[in-house]
Amino acid sequence: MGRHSCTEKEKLRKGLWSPDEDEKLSNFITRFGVGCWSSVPKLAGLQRCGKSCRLRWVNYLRPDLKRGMFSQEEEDLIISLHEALGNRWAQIAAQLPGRTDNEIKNFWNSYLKKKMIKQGIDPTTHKPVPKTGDHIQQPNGLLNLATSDEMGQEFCVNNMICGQKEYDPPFLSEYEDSFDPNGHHSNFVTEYDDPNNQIEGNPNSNSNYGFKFNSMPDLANIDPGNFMDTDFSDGSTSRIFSYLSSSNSSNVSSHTGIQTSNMMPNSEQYLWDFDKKFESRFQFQIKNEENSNSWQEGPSRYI
DNA sequence: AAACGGACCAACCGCTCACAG
DNA sequence: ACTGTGAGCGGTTGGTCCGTT
Repeated sequence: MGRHSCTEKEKLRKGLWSPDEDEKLSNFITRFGVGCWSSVPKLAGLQRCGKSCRLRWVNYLRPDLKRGMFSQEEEDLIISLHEALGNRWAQIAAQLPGRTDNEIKNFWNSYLKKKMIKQGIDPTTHKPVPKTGDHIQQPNGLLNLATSDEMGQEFCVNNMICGQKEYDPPFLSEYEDSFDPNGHHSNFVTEYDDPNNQIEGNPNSNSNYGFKFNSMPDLANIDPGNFMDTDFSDGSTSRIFSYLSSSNSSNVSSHTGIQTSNMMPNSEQYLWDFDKKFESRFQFQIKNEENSNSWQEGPSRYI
């Protein structure tokens, strides 16, 4: 597509890296540091393209990589971050020291996604799979309810059959309104595109655009005791708020692409307010019931 | 023991963005 | 303002491993 693959230029190696190649690359980077990747293969004596070298270093050779199984804390954090950020693996990885975006992406696709589906949670929206009687937001913004006729019908997320529709009370509309068009919740993250908001201490950040958490602790600052006490198992939509309440928030992020800030002067107070609001609104009013009899496949958002 | 299928993960591909010329 | 290039990101692929038949 106009752009040639880097292996087309010359006869370059592809596929798995040999220990010898690893050693050459590792020695070179250790000695000279990370610079211009396109010149690394030549200087390091490798028959690879720069892109391939960069990937190998970032995902495998970097000395600060953690490796091994993901801990429960990491697993919970990934779920929370994914809920807020979506498939922004690099930004998620930035909050998990020693983990790479590729590793997290693979972990998500091979394990976490399936686990959530099994628990009846839509891995895209992080909400319970809709059941008959739920509000189902159509692309045109109208809300529909699954009807009794539709009970038992298969429910699909991303063309995957995830379950069957059945009745369950809908969520509150106000909460739903807080989602941006990307499906991110504005109570969790704030999008910015502001020159004054450039991430401090992140030399790799050449963009002023991104997300910052309204309050989000770094994994390194988590008190494991508190964290473990936090129950995320119900797929609660206020998971992040539970998380916030259980640890001291910090500004964090020396190594990340995500800036966190204490925009909320008192996270716990905010949490309490939010939960109260959420709770009181959870006794809903069903709106737009006359649109209750259509079911559409495709990218619906469920509340 | 061999064949098969699913899970996992390393690596590739194509795209976007930033920046220098 | 435009163009070319490199870096980085996310989606996808394909090889390997392992359990099951």
